[in-house]
Amino acid sequence: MVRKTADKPEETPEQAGPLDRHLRDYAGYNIKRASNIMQSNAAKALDPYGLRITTFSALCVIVDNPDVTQSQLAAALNMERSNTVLIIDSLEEINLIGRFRVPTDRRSYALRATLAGIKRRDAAARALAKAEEERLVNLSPEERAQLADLLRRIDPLD
Amino acid sequence: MVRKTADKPEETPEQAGPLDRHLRDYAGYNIKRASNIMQSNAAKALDPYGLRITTFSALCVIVDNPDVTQSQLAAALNMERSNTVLIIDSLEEINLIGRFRVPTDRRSYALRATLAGIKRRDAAARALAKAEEERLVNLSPEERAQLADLLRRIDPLD
DNA sequence: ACTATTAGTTATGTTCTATAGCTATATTCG
DNA sequence: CGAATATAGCTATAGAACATAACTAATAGT
Repeated sequence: MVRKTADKPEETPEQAGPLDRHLRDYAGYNIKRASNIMQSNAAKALDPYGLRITTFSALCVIVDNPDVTQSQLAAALNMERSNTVLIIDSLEEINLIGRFRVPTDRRSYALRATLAGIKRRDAAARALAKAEEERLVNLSPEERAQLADLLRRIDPLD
Repeated sequence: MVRKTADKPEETPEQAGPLDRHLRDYAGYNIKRASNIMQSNAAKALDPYGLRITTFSALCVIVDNPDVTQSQLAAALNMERSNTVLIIDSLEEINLIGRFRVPTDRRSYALRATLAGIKRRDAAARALAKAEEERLVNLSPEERAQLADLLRRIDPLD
């Protein structure tokens, strides 16, 4: 491809500052950057336990809510029902949870964690808490609570 | 596949509350949920301008920093150099930016927005600001500033 | 000059997310 | 009751963001 040449390096940018200074005015930009960091951090922490972020999240909900259905799980995690299927499949394949038929509604499954699932969740949860801790050293407990509060006012949650 | 049946619906969960109550203790979980909302919101706002979030972000940086290189752009947006290539390609294809050879370093390109690129950025930026505004109605200006501050202490940025 | 580094590129793979359509079962309501 | 409608789970597929490895060309270091 033919490329033109920048004959003169032009004037230096009017106002100095970081290259992304304009973008930093967007809450979404700041949230996304922080999210990326927390996500890759979490993924690394969970990897030794054979869990991804989505499978860990699902496992967590199932451990804490025995007999939850896939639809309830999808709603709780704000994801599409179709996307829960493979997540549940992979948790079931490694015997961390089981699908059980519900006599009163044969369309749905009651999801239950196995003993191994509970143990795996507990261990992974501790590792994740520790990994987050390292990332949040700059925030006091009050600030962390405030961050959670501000974020929940963006995401109505319930 | 053979499925067992849940003979007894078991006891109701010990402590009540949302199904994801355990997960809400993780900053990463709260950030991710808020991030998903802001991202899909931003994507919808930018779509009419033919921009995705990543192309808009890149365009923004290029408009504000004429003659920035792809490596600088990648560093500013915290992304891999390899992933900037297709983003820059697509911005160039629709004539919003141009790649210009740098006489002093023939390895790199100086990226510059075209007039159309500047106009497109400005229009998209306004639409995005408006869309974010609607999502952040529950946060006062002070709270938005505080959120940005807290997030930047997670992401060291510079 | 020889080596190491940098800029851009290509190819590839994973993960997350979203949509449409399907089957089986439940529910609603005329 | 029976027909229409809704729900639960599943399949297939696609887009987008993100990451890694390996390559070429050009530059910088020694």
